[in-house]
Amino acid sequence: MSLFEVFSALQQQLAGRYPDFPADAVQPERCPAGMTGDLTVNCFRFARFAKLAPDRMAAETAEMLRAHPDVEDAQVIKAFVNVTLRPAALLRDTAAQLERLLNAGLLPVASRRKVLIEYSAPNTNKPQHLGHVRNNVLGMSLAALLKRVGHDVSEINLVNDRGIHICKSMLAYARYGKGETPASTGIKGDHLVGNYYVLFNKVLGEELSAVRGTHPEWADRDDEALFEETELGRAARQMLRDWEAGVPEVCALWRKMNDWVFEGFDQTYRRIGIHFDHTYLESETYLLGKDVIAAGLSAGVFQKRDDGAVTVDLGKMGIKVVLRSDGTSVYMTQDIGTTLRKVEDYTPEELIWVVGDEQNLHFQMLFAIMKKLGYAWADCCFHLSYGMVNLPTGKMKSREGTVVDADDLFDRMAELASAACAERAPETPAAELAARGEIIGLGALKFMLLKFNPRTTMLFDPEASIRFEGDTGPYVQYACARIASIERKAAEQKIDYAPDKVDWSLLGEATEKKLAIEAGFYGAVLQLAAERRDVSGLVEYLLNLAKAFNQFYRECPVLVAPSPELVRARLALAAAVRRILADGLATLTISVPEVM
RNA sequence: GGCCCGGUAGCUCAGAGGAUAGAGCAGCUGCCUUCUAAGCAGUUGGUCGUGGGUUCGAUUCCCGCCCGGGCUACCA
Repeated sequence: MSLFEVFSALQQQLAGRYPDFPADAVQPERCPAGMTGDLTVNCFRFARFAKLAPDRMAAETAEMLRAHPDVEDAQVIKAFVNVTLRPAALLRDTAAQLERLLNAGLLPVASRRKVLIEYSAPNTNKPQHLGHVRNNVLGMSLAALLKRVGHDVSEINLVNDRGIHICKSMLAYARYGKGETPASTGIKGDHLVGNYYVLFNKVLGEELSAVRGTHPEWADRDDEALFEETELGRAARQMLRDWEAGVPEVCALWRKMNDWVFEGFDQTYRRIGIHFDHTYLESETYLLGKDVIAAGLSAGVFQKRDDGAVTVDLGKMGIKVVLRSDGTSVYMTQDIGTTLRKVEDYTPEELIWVVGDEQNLHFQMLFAIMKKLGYAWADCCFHLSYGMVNLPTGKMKSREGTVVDADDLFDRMAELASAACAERAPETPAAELAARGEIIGLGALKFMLLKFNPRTTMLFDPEASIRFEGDTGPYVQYACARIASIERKAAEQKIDYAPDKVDWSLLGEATEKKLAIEAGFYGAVLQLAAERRDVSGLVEYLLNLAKAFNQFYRECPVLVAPSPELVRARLALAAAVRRILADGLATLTISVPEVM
């Protein structure tokens, strides 16, 4: 059902005339720049349902449209019908009914679902970097979008807090830490632990070189293969065994260092605006899944191999081991177990995992296994797969220290933004500058990360990416701030521009109509983005709406418009646009400063 | 080798069976005594990797090839 009365009417007429005409065939689009018209109907798309040649369909459609009182003109070009609406009708169906427009994004109650989304999933051996930030921002914005269209969404984190990589930083700290703490050094906990992870790898590198020197015959073996040939590697492996055996000193060290990291993560999450409904710890879930394997084995879903390993035949994807020959679990076992735990805890109708694309196959396999095990929700699992973030210098590698640290990046963005604010408004108090810098800087970063299609391997060029002009978050925030400023002045002048006090038919300028039309697409954009589980369409839309506003702002003075009636009408239009822009940004988890 | 993803303007990226392929940045030209110039307007720049096929119509769909990335563990 179109927002526009004309097109709903057209849909009904066509459906009445042609029995096979689909319910949502009429989809008005924006009329391309340079063409005369406000909206356009592409008759190529539905001519076949009426069994008409496209040009005949267009002629008939145009005729119907011309007969409607809302239509000023309808021109046929090929099989497109370009429709010019009377301003009163155009505005009546869009900006004049702001609440309806904002609610157009909501799904019918029957299609709202209980959704569980898992993202972030950091390791507790190092601080988060830009790659994690992309994950976090994708996860939190998708959660916000799904909530925005009416779903019941729970956000969860699954922290990888155990394993050999955790023991690496623990071991380095135990040997070289001299008892230092975040408090004694003033270093944020996750960074302090991360420093020891880097130190471990440095020392390990030296030992590996030494081993290679004394054993030339191992030259072709990689670091992984030589890990246990080093003293440090063996010690780390022993530490993992001790941890699993519950050796008190090891467990105490593990607990202490994890607490430091969690404190650091909390700060980072708070700053970016994430709140998880629950955080699962791998140390508490890694043994899950084994019982399911046993059940699946007796049900014939899994097979026991001669060597004792349990496998599952996934056809084209191959044979996957789900239990080692020694009876211990692999990653897949754990993921099966934690998935079942999540379903038990939340009874979701849909499950989403935000995880990098290197795990595409893993998730295809996981979902296939769930389906084989007969779970009804197995068809409602979705892996939101995203590409890596590369730097101009190449890939980011934690071990080699070539990462863009999340906290540093936030600082840098906020500093640059507040410096830009200070330049524009030097009188502003420092605290206010800092607050604005935080909103604008973080907004710019989030917006930049969300502008890309998740699957693309994106390039982060610090010089080029840290910008506040052009296709950026601040561009959209700036449009909001401009409108807010106009609204403040209107309030001072006590101008009443409540929608019912406004003569909307006065808004007939090209930029006014274009702005109202763009605003009218908001609900459809939200729904499409939610359906695709991809917010990048919303990002694109907000840029277009902000751009349409800036053009309007240039060409149509609001407060100094020729007549008081026009002032009110333009004010009401601008105010409606600000609500939409702010709503859209909020759906991307980006806030808006009052002043820029 | 097999599977998956990508190759669109100098750069970073949109688009998608339909009307002349878009945006931002970079380059060049204009616009602040006018509601905030983080802005607006104009302009330069493209055989949409390549060869076939399907179609009234392909950059978009299908097949082959080339290039880049990922995955292909009893790692997580």
